[in-house]
Amino acid sequence: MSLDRRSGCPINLSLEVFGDRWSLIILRDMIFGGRRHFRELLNGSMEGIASNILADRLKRLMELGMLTKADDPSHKQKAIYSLTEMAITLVPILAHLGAWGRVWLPTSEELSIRAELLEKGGPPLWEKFMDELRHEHLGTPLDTASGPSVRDTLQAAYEAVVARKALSASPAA
Amino acid sequence: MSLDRRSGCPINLSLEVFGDRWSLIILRDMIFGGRRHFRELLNGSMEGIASNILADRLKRLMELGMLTKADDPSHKQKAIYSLTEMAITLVPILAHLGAWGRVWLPTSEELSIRAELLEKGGPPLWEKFMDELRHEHLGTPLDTASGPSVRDTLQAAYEAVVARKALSASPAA
DNA sequence: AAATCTGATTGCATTTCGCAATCGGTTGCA
DNA sequence: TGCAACCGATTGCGAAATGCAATCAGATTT
Repeated sequence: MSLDRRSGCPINLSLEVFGDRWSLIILRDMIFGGRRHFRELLNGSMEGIASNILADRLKRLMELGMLTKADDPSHKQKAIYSLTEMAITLVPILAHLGAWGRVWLPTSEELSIRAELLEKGGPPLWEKFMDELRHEHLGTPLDTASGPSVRDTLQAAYEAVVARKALSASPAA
Repeated sequence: MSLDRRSGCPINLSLEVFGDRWSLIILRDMIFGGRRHFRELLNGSMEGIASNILADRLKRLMELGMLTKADDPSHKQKAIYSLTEMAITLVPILAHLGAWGRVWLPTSEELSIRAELLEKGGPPLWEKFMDELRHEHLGTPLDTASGPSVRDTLQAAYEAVVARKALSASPAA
């Protein structure tokens, strides 16, 4: 499967890669959710992707050079999916997309806290995150002095919001 | 027509708005091509959108608050479409998208020169451009000292590449 | 040996897409 | 006045994509 190439415009070609309802969702779950296996992506996505569509998109993203697949050494039937550099460099786009959606669309508070932190962190945070992703998925050494990982920081913020909301929903704890 | 709201995730909701093959193309042509009329969008888009899809997407983008429609006073049957602030703030996303596509996808040289300049100009250039779009579409005053418009600058660069390529294709001129 | 989990695949109904033809109304020009 | 061209769509239709549930064979766990 390759690009239709309706035109050589960069925006058009980008849309041919992930201008559908699921490709970017899958990449989002791999990038921000740390998911690497088929079942994790299948059950972990909030939006409930169907298994045939997930299989099709994984195949397509591999053919486009956004993902690679390898056998999980610990589990003969498990496949592990990895982001390529091409996919990792989507982080700034996802950050902008999240920031835009947070402003203009009816996002839920707990799910937009990550977008907010990512926006506030700006390009330096994105770079740190991309470096961590390269380490996870490409095996490159980490060169930024680290502290907690960006993904863990975002996840902790998400959980804090969820906890606070649960508390305020039943204040007589 | 409203959002499906598969989830309240900002990225998911953004994809529900323009996660299809045409919505962003239409907005691209309005933003970078300065197109305001149905026929301009229909014939001007390199990718060749069908008229029923164009009509559907214009309607949808209006319902989502990205566009408004008004009668063209000079032409009883002409409608003029305007970008809202919601659409104008897509400029940084389009800039990133173009930059990403230029790096990773087989873009054509003449069509990627705009993306390159837009990337090089960075946020200050994007702001100037957005200010010009607000002036065109929302009637707000221009507050940045201007010079040639960003759109004209990008268009001139595009034409220069086209001219150079035509020249090198027939060098015996 | 049975139950569960793995990454998928298949069948099928519904929806969306892409394309061409066409529509009623407006405009510009002879 | 006549008439072709243009305006923003709408309609019909075949092809493709989507969503959903059921199922698969092999590997692993119990």
